[in-house]
Parts: sequence; structure tokens; C-alpha cells
Amino acid sequence: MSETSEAYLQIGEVAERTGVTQRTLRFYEEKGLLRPPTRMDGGFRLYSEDDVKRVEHIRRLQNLLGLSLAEIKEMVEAQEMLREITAQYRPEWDVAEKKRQLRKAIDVVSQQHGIVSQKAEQMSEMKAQLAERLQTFDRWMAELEHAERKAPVA
Amino acid sequence: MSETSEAYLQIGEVAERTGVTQRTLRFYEEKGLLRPPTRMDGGFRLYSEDDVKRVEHIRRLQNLLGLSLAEIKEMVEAQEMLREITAQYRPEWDVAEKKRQLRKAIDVVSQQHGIVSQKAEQMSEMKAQLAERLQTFDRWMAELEHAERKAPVA
DNA sequence: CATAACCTTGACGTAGAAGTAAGGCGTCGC
DNA sequence: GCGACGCCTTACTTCTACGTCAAGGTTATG
Repeated sequence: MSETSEAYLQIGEVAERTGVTQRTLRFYEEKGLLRPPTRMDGGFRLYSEDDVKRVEHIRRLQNLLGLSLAEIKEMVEAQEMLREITAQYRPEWDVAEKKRQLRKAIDVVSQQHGIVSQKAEQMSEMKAQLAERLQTFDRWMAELEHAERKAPVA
Repeated sequence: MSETSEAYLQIGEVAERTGVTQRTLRFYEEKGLLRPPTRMDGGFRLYSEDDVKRVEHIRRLQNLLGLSLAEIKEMVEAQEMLREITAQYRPEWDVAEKKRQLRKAIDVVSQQHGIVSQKAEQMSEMKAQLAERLQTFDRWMAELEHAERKAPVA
């Protein structure tokens, strides 16, 4: 085995490291969220570190942004396309084609950025409201304690 | 009819104004997220402006924080309890009882605040990543244009 | 080479959050 | 007082995102 060969992971390890179940990993693959991993001769799935990152990314999009898997799929596919443009050099694409692809990628990412920005803004708005409310409560609490000192419990 | 009587709304109007379906409103009621509204003699539900706000609040909690209806119910019930303490003056509760209630409310709200803070932070982290990525793309795009100028399309 | 630990596909089940349809009253404007 | 439209409940269906077996193949280890 050469040193350059990546350390491949079986589904159980990926599950453990990402905190999702094996079922979920197969499910994501089925739904097109994870590209089908390479297999051992016997059919066992072999994941890469990249796949792990992908899973973590998917989870963030789910938990943080509350997106559906369908929405996440679109995003992930866009990222995928990026890798195509960048990772491998594609001499068969001329510059114009590369520009088209890149513009597409920029579109997608800036759309994501927009969503996140909007949500982040709404979040901090909500946070401010909650903080204000907490302040009000603290004032009330102080008032109650004051009242208690002036007129102790019967 | 006195001028102070609130303008009550039927379910259809509430649905339209909040953007949820009538089914969803009944569903929320069934699940205890909306307190059962008053009814006309014939049985039609009559909602208040407050109910509209409540629905909007529920939706924010769903969309922004991705909470389940069960979780939202807890939050909403806490808000409700607050109204109890504050809106109506409750002479039958002594100060100690009020303090207990208030502390409970503070607990809930500060917990919410914690959740929101955390999410907001993760959000802006994500936002920064996206922004960075966009910058990278812009640079690539610039490079491509440069290449194009040096060696125009064949 | 046996055996445990791990993996495979396939099929069916489930919880949450509604959608939809059926059949029947209520309300309002004329 | 009647037609059109809005609303009522009840019940069944759908969709998403997995969970849970079941029956069997694969890999690692002594």
C-alpha cells in the first residue's frame, strides 16, 4: 500500500465520527446527497475524509438553517460542480465554459449567502427581543423583592 | 356594541393574514399551541389580534430556530404564564408565589436566549465562510478574464 | 476454517406536521 | 327564506426523514 493512498473509512466509522446512523448515510446516498462511495470487492462502502466533511456540512445545513434534504441536495450539487471546475483541471473546457460554470457557482453561493444573512439578521433581532424581555423580568423581580422587604410575608 | 370590543376574526381571515392554512390553525389548537378561541353561537371560531401574533410567533420559532411543535408549545406556555402573572393582578398569589413564577419565566426565556445566541453565532460563522468562498470565486473569475484577454478564444 | 463483528439490500414501520376529502351546519346578503 | 359561501368535525392520506428488523454475504482473528 502506498503512503499516498487515502485512509478509507467503512460506514460504521463514518457513522460514529459524524454522529449519524449508518441508515442515514445510506439514505443520503439514495437521495443523492452523498455521491455513491467506492466499494471493497465484497461490496462494503469505503468513504473518504471528504465524505465525512460532506456529511457534517449536510447536518449543519439541516440543523442551523432548517433546510429540507431536497434543498440541501441542490446546494451540495452546486458545491460538487465547483469541485469539478476546480479540483481537476479540465482542458476540454474552454475559458468561456469555465466562466459559465463559475458564474453558476457564484450564483448559488451568493444565494446561500443571502439566505444565511437574512436568517442571521432575524436571529439577532430575536435575540435582542429576548434580552429586552429578560431585562424587564429582572426589573420585576427587583420590584418584588423590594415589596417583600417593605411588607414581609404575613 | 362598545367601542372597546376587539375586532374578532374568523379562521379564514387569520389563515390569510398569517399565511398558514385553516387546517394548521385547528391543528395548532388541537396540539395546545393556540388556546381554544372563543366561538360564535353557531360554533365558528373567533380569533383576536393576539392570536394572530401568536401564530406569527410560532412560525418564527419553527422557521428560524427549527423547533418542533412540542418545544414551541413549552415556550408558548411559558409566555402564557407570564401574562397570567402580569396582565391580571392576582391578589390570591402572595409575593413568594409570584417570585416563583417569575423565576420560572426567567429560566425559560434565558434558555431561549441561549439557544438563539448559539445559533446566531454559528450562523455568522457560516456567513463568513460563504463570503470568503465568494471572494475566492471572484478572484478566479478575474483570473479567467485575464487569461481570456491574453489568449482570446480560438 | 470457524466464528464474531461488520456489512449488504429490502421491506416495512413510525413520528411529526400537516393535506385533503366527506358530509353537514352557519351566516350573510338579498 | 334561500342560495352561495364559509366553517364545523371526523377520518383518511401524504410527505419527510429516517428507525427497525430480517436474511444473508464479507472480513478479520485465533
